[in-house]
Amino acid sequence: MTDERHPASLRSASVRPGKPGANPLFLRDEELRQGIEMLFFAYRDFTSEPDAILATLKLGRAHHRALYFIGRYPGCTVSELLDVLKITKQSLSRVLGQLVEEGYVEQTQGQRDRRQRLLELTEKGRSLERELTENQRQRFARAYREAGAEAVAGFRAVMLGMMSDSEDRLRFDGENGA
Amino acid sequence: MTDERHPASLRSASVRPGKPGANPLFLRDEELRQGIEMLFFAYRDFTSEPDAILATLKLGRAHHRALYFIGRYPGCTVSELLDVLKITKQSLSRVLGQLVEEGYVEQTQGQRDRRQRLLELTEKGRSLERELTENQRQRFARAYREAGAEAVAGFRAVMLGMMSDSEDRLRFDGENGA
DNA sequence: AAATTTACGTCAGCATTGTTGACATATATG
DNA sequence: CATATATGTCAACAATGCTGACGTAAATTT
Repeated sequence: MTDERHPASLRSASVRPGKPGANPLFLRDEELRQGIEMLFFAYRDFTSEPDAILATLKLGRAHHRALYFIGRYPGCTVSELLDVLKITKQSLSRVLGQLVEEGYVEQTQGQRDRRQRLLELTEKGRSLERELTENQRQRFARAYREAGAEAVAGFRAVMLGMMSDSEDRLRFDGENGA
Repeated sequence: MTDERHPASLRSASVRPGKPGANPLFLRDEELRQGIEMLFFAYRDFTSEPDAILATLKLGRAHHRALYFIGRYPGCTVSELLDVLKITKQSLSRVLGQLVEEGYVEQTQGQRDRRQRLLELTEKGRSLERELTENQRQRFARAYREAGAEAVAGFRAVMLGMMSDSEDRLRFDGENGA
């Protein structure tokens, strides 16, 4: 290291975040910025290990998302998946096409409405989804365990408040959380 | 809607997440999956408005990240920024090059080590960063206000637990949080 | 003083994943 | 029968990651 500072140098004396100064809003600003940064770091790390597994299969994060939600809502339609992911049908179509072609996902015609393609994971798909998501589950399990039940409730409340769409919030509106 | 179900149809009776069944781990699994999904939805919405602003300027999310952290740590080096973002120097170089060329960021030679390029926002850069981040700050402000101080502490504890790198956790280790 | 390492940059190519726009087909609905 | 809906497809483009190779200046080590 040429730099005499510690690796975590951005925290150290020579470089300080922001300008405390005489700003009366500093505490609030600092608190909000820490929230922004925590979300960034947490999400970055949350996705990194599944991404590494996916890369060995020549798949990407978008494939994980599709696998995840199809596994979560077996028999869901393409429209419903689009609504969850909030991407264009062309983007999803590409990803879904690959997953079907490689045998991770099966499509069956809707009985109620035969225009619909109902989506389900194959055994191969379930297996991959489990492998990918297991890492994220464990990350949450550890974080939840270390933080405690009260913290989990707080986390959930903040996350709900971050969502734009009340439809999305409703997915979690049970008295549950456990 | 051809589909007789409510728009939030993935929650309704016809399609249910998972298979409760006789699995004794169901509650835990459900709790962890809700965490995964909340993080996904929150992050998706957290980034969407800044992304829309960036698009009008022919910039992307990566530019926002760079602007954000340069604004946060004025005078930081390229290496430090790489360490925070955890991307390759080639990826950052492209983004940083554009930001410098378009007058959002200035580079000055390090005094201690003249190989270093110390990064700072110009007034134009500060202005854009403020505009982009303001949306995210307000989102946090609202979520924090609605959830309450105790929830914020819980949120922070869970987020810290999600991070892989203890160096990152140390960025938040003050007795603060406010 | 010479050798090596470090900080940073550059060029080239490639993959993933998002976008827009246009067009097609089958099915459902009024 | 007309129209709307669910889905798919082709094409092109942009942002943002990646790898690999190579280069230069400054600091550090031997």
